[in-house]
Amino acid sequence: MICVFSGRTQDSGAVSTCNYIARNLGVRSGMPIVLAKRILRDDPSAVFLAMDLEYYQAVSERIMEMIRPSGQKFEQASIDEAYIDVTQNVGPDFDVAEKIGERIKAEILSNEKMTCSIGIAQNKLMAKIAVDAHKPDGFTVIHPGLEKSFLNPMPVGKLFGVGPKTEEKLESLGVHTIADLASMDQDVLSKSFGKNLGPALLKMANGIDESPVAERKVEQMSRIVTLKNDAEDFEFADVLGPISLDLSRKLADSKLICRTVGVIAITNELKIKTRSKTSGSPIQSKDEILKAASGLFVEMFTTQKDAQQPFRIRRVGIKISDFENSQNRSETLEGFV
DNA sequence: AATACCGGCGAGT
DNA sequence: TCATACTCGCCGGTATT
Repeated sequence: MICVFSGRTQDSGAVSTCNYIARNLGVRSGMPIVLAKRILRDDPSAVFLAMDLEYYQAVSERIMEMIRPSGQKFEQASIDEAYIDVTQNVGPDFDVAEKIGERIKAEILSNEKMTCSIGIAQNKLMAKIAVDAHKPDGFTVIHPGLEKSFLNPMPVGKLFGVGPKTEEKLESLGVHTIADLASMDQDVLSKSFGKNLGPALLKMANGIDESPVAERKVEQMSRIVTLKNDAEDFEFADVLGPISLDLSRKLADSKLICRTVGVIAITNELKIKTRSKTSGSPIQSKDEILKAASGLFVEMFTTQKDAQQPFRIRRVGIKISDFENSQNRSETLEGFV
């Protein structure tokens, strides 16, 4: 089990992820560590390790750089997932794509001693469906023309972006399988899920995804911590100082400035509260971030008092966004001086 | 009427 | 005393122009 220990008590915190042996015994991501330990109390082989995000990030970067040249376009989708567009290497069949996939698996195994799962299909949506079909160490190909027969019997929750809430809403409309969804009326879906998501659901159910494989820019950075105890207030400098410093360093490392600072509070009832503010001038330093965040928390507390719904805070965080290249900025400024 | 901003929510690793 | 740390994206409301 890979755990995030929140530091409140010995075992407070959550399981971030776990291996397939533990999953088969009922351990899940997000589960309280205490619960996982209860499930595995008679299992001497169970190991609980603290998450080391920086280490995973470093391994991830090595692997991403290694596999990036495997196709024409590359898109890192998360710390452990990427899409590679190999359209130009591939004829009507996927023989060549399969060769590329096998080579990627072999490279990762020999260089990092890790297995991975590969999914090959006509678009990103179907590639994701494919890769999810066989894990771990899987290799799944959905040949052109077979998309719908692959999708049809699956529960709608298998679609990327359809989580518990959306699934529940679909169930209430009598939609269980992806085939059910594909036969729905677009207007009905639009009414329930909005102008964008409604039609998008229908397209997904039919295996249609036109989105290109494209590099992603970092759009936000955030840091969040758990307070030692739930409280109505907290020491800004003590709690926000270190995470402000962290964020300012990350900004500097990527040669960025930001224009928007936001704060996040998670209450004792696990409700999420946010405040954010976009500044006219660039924000870069630890002190600028800390000052902006402190102001936002003050505002959150005062508006909350007026609402006479007192809450206590469990976790607090800072989020920065609206990035610009700091290099370009200083050059532009010099031009004015 | 379009656009920008804001807070909440949902989803994913 | 059960409930992490991140990231991305959409929705609807309101402010701004």
